[in-house]
Parts: sequence; structure tokens; C-alpha cells
Amino acid sequence: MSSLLAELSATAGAAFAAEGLAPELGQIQVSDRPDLAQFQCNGALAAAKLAKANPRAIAEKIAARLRQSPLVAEAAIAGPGFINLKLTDGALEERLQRVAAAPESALPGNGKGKRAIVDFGGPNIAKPMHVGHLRSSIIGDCLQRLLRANGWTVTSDVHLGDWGLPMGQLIAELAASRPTLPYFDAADRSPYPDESPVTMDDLEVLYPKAAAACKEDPARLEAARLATAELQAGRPGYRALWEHFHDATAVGLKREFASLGVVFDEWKGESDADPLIPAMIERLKEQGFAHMDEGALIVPVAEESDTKEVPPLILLKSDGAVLYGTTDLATIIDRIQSHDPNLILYVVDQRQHNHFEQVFRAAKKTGLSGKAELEHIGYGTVNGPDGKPFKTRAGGVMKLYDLIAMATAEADKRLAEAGLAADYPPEERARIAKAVGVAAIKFADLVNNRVSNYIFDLERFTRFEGKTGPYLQYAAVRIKSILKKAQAEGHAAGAPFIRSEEERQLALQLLAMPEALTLAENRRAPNLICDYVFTLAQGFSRFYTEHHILSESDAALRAARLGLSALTLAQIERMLALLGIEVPDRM
RNA sequence: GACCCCGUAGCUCAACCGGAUAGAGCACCUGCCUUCUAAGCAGGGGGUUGCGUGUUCGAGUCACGCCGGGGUCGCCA
Repeated sequence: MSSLLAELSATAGAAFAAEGLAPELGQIQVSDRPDLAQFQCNGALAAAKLAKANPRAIAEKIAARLRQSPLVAEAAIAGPGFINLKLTDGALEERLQRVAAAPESALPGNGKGKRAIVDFGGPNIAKPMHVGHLRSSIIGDCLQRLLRANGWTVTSDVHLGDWGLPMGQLIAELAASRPTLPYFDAADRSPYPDESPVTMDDLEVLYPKAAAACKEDPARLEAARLATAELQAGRPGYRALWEHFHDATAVGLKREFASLGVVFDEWKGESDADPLIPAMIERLKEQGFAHMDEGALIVPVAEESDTKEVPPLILLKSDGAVLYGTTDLATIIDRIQSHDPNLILYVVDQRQHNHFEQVFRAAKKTGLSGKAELEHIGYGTVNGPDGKPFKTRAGGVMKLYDLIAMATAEADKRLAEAGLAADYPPEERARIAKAVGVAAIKFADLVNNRVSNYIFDLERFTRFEGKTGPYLQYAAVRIKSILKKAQAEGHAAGAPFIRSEEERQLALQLLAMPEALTLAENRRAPNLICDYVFTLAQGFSRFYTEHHILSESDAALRAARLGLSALTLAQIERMLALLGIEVPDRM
């Protein structure tokens, strides 16, 4: 089913075509002047510019044709040549009823038959997740849900950071502090112990020590570089040790993602691309894309049209080790082979934009990305109240797990203040607090423009007033409560119809969903989903305030309003689900 | 120095392909709870869209030049 706006645009397009003008001019949009109209068409202005004609005269001809449409109640000309439209309630009701009968039909389906890979999360071995991973996880998860809803076949990949210098740093650190472990014997001493010599907690201590040691002591950095190269070259003891690092970390990471409600299809990492690297390098050398330069193997990616200096992508460092650009490139080969995607999204910090530009250029130039479009989805940083990157009070990195615990506690406090969920069983109350806390964090993150930085302010995010996750949960729960009571009283929901301005506005909002999802997809912009669902919830609140549903004595009207409520609830829940936000049954 | 991103109400942010009177939320002010959850609703004040020049019938949006903030610039990720 095409959307209301698409239908209107097609109708207007036909009108333009009938006047010998381009049908694209018939693009309809929601009116900027809700006091004057529901929809508007600016095509007559553009047509007049092209044809050097009078815009109002063209507009009048188009409007006359539009008035013939059964959709259109009014078509008026205003200003320099805007065409203002109001639709018939009958047309709105008919479409509303269709959506109510088949909710799936309202989804735009832009991605049918297309495959996408969404690469996000990007946690690292031996490091707990911190706020830095928050945005990638939340935005990436939202995008994978959005693309799926819009018909794409999506594969998400956590893409672990598990193959660079930090691995060598860890090995060197452990070699220094526990040299008697069997892994450091240059000879192959396999089988190595099944039991990991370190736990996740050990690693969290070990890594900062290792990083600090490398910073202070050039010899240690050199040792770490050597260990990295040897690991990548396949030294058995190091590989065995690496397996332990990897497994110990994965357990903790899965706990973190689970508590955020984020799920990946694949748990691959940089290391998975490693087996593909030798052949890739051979090919790139043979085909003349890669050559040695200053001791390193590079792929130049500068282009004629560049206005800035674009450094080459380094495949092999002078010590023979690979960099993450190398694994990123090889990972593309893996993804093309295993999924044949049309699109790969990389949800990574905006600061890495240059890196991705290098990788994408190299991939395109060498032809190894095939038909896949590669796109960096950058985002801004999460800052503390001082505008600097978010830290704990002690100045350390704030862990994601602790962050969620804080948000849950804050949400629980708010529930208590409002006297909500007071008499619920403790488990349910705890579940609600968790859901509210997570909703607060996610919504606050997603509602911002992706590329701008934002200030993390838990007090503000967990507020129940205004444009927040908890407000939306509350709005949905209120509707659930009505529907539950209606059911208890034996009132069934019926086909929605329109008898008031509030209902008309709500109907128009509900029917605007496909455009919201399409635009959010095209611009990879979760904040547009946030805006849409917030406006929808506000529209429902107006309707709710104005019309008392359960006490309505006209049974047909009551049923219609219940139907409208049920439809609104379904849509709010669906939109929140795209944001990764759950709605409790009651609050 | 070069390049990228950002600059919109006191604060946090919107504004689709260049369109009408630049919109929300918070905060502030005024109303509205003996009926479905007031975490709500109705209304009000608050703007030289960082500055300037240009293109256009029309610029927050496009071009150029400044100013301010952040970021990146060959072997970290």
C-alpha cells in the first residue's frame, strides 16, 4: 500500500502532467501552515520559474484538477502560488481503517530485496565498554531495526577490536609480569592449558597498565609491537593466549549488550579478517594497487579532485604488522563473499571519518567492495556537564554497565517521587525501573542530531516531562490502561472514524508514518523517528484530554475511539521498538 | 597551516528539493484534576538563525570571505 502522501503526490503529479508539466512538480508535503491547510504543493512556483510563467495561474489550473480527486476536500491558492489542500474525512478514515486492519502494510518497504550490513558497537578486547561505545551501540541498533522494518535484509556485526597493537601490549605486559607462563616459550608448547590465565577483571587492570608502560618506556612499546607482529604471524603461544583474552572479554561484553537490549547477528572481529589478508595483499600488489613506500606497504588513495592531502592507506607497517585499515579492507572481502550486500554501514565515531574515507576509496579503487555502497555513519561525542568527554567523578572512564545501573536507580527514584508502581511486586517494579532507565538513556541519545555532541545529564534524561523516553512510555502505558479497562467492561474496539479536530489531527499524524521512516532511513537519522513518535504521543494526549472514551454513551463512537487508541498504541510501540525502547504493561 | 563537522530562543535541539509567520522540549508566567494514569492538556512571554557579501521573485538552507567551538592530518584504534 502506498502512503497517503505518495498517493497525493501521484495525483498532483498527474495534474501537472495533464498541463504538460513535469510530474515531479506534484510533490506534496505536510503543510507548513497548519492553520491554513493539511498539505501543500509548491510545484507551481518551480514550474513558473522554469516556464517563466505566472505561478498563480499555473497553481490555479493544478488546483482545479486536484478538486476532481475524491481525496481532496479543498484546494486553495495562497501567497505567490502555494496550493493548499485539505482532504476529506472519508479518505482519511478509509486509509486509517486499512492500516488498522493490516498494520504491516503501512511500512514503506524501501529495502525489499536488498541486503545491508550494519557494523557497530566495536568494543575492544580487554576493555570494558564505556560511554564511547554507547552511541555506536544505540545508533547502530536503531539503524538495524529501522532497516529491517523498512524491508531490508540486515546482518549486524559487533566487529570486535581484537587484532591491533593492544593485543601485543597485553601480551608484553603479561610476559613482563608472569614470564613463567607457557605461552611465552618461543617453541610450540601446545596443547596449552584450557583455563585462562586471566579473567575479564584481570584484563581490565592489565590493559591500562600495559598502555601506560608503552607510553613511558620505548622498549616496552617495541616489545608490544613485536608481539603484535608475532601474534599476527601465528606464533602458537600468543595465539593460545589471545584466545583466552578473547573468550574472557566476550562474556563481559555479552552481559553489557544484553543489559542494553542490543543483539548482533555476528560476533566477528578484526581477527576474522586475518586469514584473508595474505591473498588480498598479493592480489593488490600484483594488480599494482599496492607498493612499498618508506618501508611500509601502501595503497595510494589520493584523487585528482582532492582539495586536501589524503594520505595513503597503510596495509603493512614496516615491521610487517597490519593496521586496522588492513583488517577493515579484508573484512569487506569477507562480507561481500558471505552476504553480497548492497550497503555496509559503519557506525563509528565521527573522528574516524578520514580513516573510513581512505578505506572506502581503497575498496572502490581496487574493486573489492563490488556493488556494495560503503558509508560511514559518524556521530558526535558524549560529554560531561563541563562539555568535556564524560568521566566518572574520580576522573576515570564511566563504564556502560555502571551507567545503566545509575540510570535504573535514577528511574526508580522518579517512580517513587511520582508514587507510581508503588504497590507492584518488587520484581515488576525493578523491571519497570530498568526499562525506564534504559529508555531515558537511549531516547536522549537518539533524539539528538547524530553528528553533534551532547551533554550527558541523567537528571534531565530521566525526567518524565517533555521530550523524553519515559514520557513516551507513559503515554503508551496510559493507552494500554484504557484498552484493558475497556476489555474488562466488555467494550470492543471498532474501525476508527473522525468526528472531531483532535481525531482528524491524530489520523493525519498516524498516516504520516511511512514518510517519517523513509526519511529516517535515507538520512540514517534516528532523531526523525524520535520526533515522529513524540509528536504522535502529543497528538494522542490532546485527543485523550478532549474526549473521554470509556464514558462515551454512543457505542459506535466509543468503539471507533477505542480503535483509534489501539492503532495509536500499536504505532507508538512500533516506533519505540525501532529505538530499542520497551513499553511496560503498566507503570 | 590544510581539511572535515558544528554554530538557530536563557538551556537542549528541529526545520524534507531554496518557499508562507524559523518550530519543539526544559526553564519562566496564567489557567485546567469528585470521570479513562496531571509523568498530562490549553494558553503566554522569549529570535538580527555567529558576522558580512553575493546568487534568487524568495536564503537558517546555496556560493565566497571572516569569527568562535570541536576534530583530523603516514606506520594507534
